[in-house]
Amino acid sequence: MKKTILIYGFVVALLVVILKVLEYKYFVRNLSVEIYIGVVAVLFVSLGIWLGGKVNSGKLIHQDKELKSREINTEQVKELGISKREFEVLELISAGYSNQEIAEKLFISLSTVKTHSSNLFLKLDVKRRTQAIQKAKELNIL
Amino acid sequence: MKKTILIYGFVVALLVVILKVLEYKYFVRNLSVEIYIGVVAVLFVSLGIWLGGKVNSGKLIHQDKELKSREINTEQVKELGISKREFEVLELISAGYSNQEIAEKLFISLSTVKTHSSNLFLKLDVKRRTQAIQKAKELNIL
DNA sequence: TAAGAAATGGTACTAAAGTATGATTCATTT
DNA sequence: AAATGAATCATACTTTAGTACCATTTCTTA
Repeated sequence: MKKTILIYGFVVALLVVILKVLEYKYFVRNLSVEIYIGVVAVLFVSLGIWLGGKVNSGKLIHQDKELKSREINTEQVKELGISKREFEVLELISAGYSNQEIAEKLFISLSTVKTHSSNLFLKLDVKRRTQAIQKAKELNIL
Repeated sequence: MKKTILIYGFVVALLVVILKVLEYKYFVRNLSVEIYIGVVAVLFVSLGIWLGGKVNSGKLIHQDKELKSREINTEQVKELGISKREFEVLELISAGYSNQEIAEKLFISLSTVKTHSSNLFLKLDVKRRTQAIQKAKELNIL
């Protein structure tokens, strides 16, 4: 950002110099005022567009998106009353694993996985694992 | 976008008029050249930033992000040999719908939905719908 | 027009997923 | 110490999902 400001100052100074030169030529050669105005307009509008692009895309948009999503995460999980184990199951479900595979990964029985996922669906207020994935992403907990 | 261009033209015209007026005053009252240049610079840079914001956020950035993902999208789908109907089923699967619900939404039988999803899984090289969702997002086709 | 892909549907079967209920263990909290 | 919540597991059952095969009907394209 500091770099942008420096470059901005430099470019403005440069343009002022260019303007001065043009100003001088105007008096000497009596150039058409329209051309003069046109050049000035194009130069400054270009500068503005470039500046606007730097400022808008580089800062505002990005930071907003990434900060918010990570904060809501853990809070939402607690609010919904989702336990650690249930959350782990949720992660594996959304990674595409079957209940049996999840059981093996977590070293628990298929029964337990079903219990966890069933409770999870209640807390997420969904009926299927695919809905759970969808909702979890909507709620930013995945 | 047409509106933006119209407004742009209008504002430029307006500024030209303002410049003319200033030009006139300059000859009459012999204003300082520096002030004149400053006013011109500020006006056009402002216009440029405003324009830049419009153009960049409205077009370039968005279209870039959306066009790219949309292009890879359709190309990938074609490369995998996924048909329109299969893709529709994929979308509904990832939205969390059951096969029965998908059948109702597309006005086809449960049988057909199963056929489509089964073929889809072959093409995506997955075994389950949750894996299909995962892979589809990895491949940027969803 | 004939060949082939796409879409549709049926039957039958297997495999997962999901629900309901009850029970045990363990750690934490009151 | 008693109560509570989390994690574990089992059994039994219902519902979805998924596979395999086969068949018919559009479309599209060579």
